[in-house]
Amino acid sequence: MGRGKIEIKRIENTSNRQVTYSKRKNGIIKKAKEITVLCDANVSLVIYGSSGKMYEYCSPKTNLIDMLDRYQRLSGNKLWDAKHENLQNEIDRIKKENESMQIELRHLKGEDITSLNYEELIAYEDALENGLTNIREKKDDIPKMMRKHEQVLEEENKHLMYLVQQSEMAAMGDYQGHEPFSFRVQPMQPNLHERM
Amino acid sequence: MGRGKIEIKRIENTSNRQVTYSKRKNGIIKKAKEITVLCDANVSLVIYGSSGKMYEYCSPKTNLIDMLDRYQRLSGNKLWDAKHENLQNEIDRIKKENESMQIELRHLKGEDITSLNYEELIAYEDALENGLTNIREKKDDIPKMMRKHEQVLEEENKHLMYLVQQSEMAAMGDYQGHEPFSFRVQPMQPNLHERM
DNA sequence: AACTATTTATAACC
DNA sequence: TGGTTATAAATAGTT
Repeated sequence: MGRGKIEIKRIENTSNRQVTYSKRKNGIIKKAKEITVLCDANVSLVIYGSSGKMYEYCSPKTNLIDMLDRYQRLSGNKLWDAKHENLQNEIDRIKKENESMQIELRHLKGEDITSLNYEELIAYEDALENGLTNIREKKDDIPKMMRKHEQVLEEENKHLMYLVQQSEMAAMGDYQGHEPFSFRVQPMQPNLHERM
Repeated sequence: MGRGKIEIKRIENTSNRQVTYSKRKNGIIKKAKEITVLCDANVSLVIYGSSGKMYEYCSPKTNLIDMLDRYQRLSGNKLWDAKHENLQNEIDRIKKENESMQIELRHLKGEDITSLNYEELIAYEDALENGLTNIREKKDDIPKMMRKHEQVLEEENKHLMYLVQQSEMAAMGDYQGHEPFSFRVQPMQPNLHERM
């Protein structure tokens, strides 16, 4: 498409070749961008010429890595090597671990238990009973501790009130008319409710 | 370039979009091939549309891996490492998930519960009670089912013994000297113990 | 999938 | 390189 028709074969004149390369490269990149927008396709395009300079285009939604990942999956060609296989293996291993924990959690919650045999059911029962015992023990501890804490606070309060009264009496002469100080020193349990 | 000018924006009509995709994809691939021949450039082109089908073109002299290698060297973008990082991130994510499940499992077993507050303890208690109820229900079902199974087997056995006796009596004339056939037809419950 | 009126890309030239 | 223009190619809308 130009002033004259050309055969599709290597352009021998170097500078002509360079010019054509530059122009056509831009053309391809433009087309690539257009098809991504028009057809929401994904395109990854890497071009380099004899100059060594390289141009890359990749559709906005993805990136080269995702494109190539997809390429690997669809084509079966392996692009990444053993290093990544190792990582992938680790992921698989952890995912399996994950899954078995998920199953155990579900079992402990009494879900999906139709496949369990008698021994397994007994084991879960024991585990649950055990857990329940421990949890209840801890739970019952809390009111006791709170009571203790309360007592300590009450003691402290009494002591503080006493001190306040003392100082009020001592100050009786120079300053009067305020409310009893003890009114402001209310017992407080800051943040205690938050841990309950 | 066609009967009418079009804006470069997503073609909303699905079948139009498909057709345009197909035509333009071929166009781009053609152009890619041309530039490699005309300018002896190297092109890697991966393209896929919403259909999921993928087309790949790579200039003859090279292959995708070499292209990418070169890409990494020239652009400084490290695909391998980026991929590596992605995998590592995924590993980290799954490990975190893993850890939280481990904690939950430990909590359900009544371990490491000192940091739990009252509400959390109650929630676990409820979950455990619930699980226990479900497990026990299931557990209690099993003896009933076994009993049923046993009954069926016993019935079957009786019937089989009867049949055997019948055939023995019929054969009494032509063949003697073997042990009573009933001896070999013992009641069996294959594999039942395995599910117990 | 084929056709064709147009638009677009670009070869040759400056 | 960068711009212009005549022409080849690509393709949007249609059948």
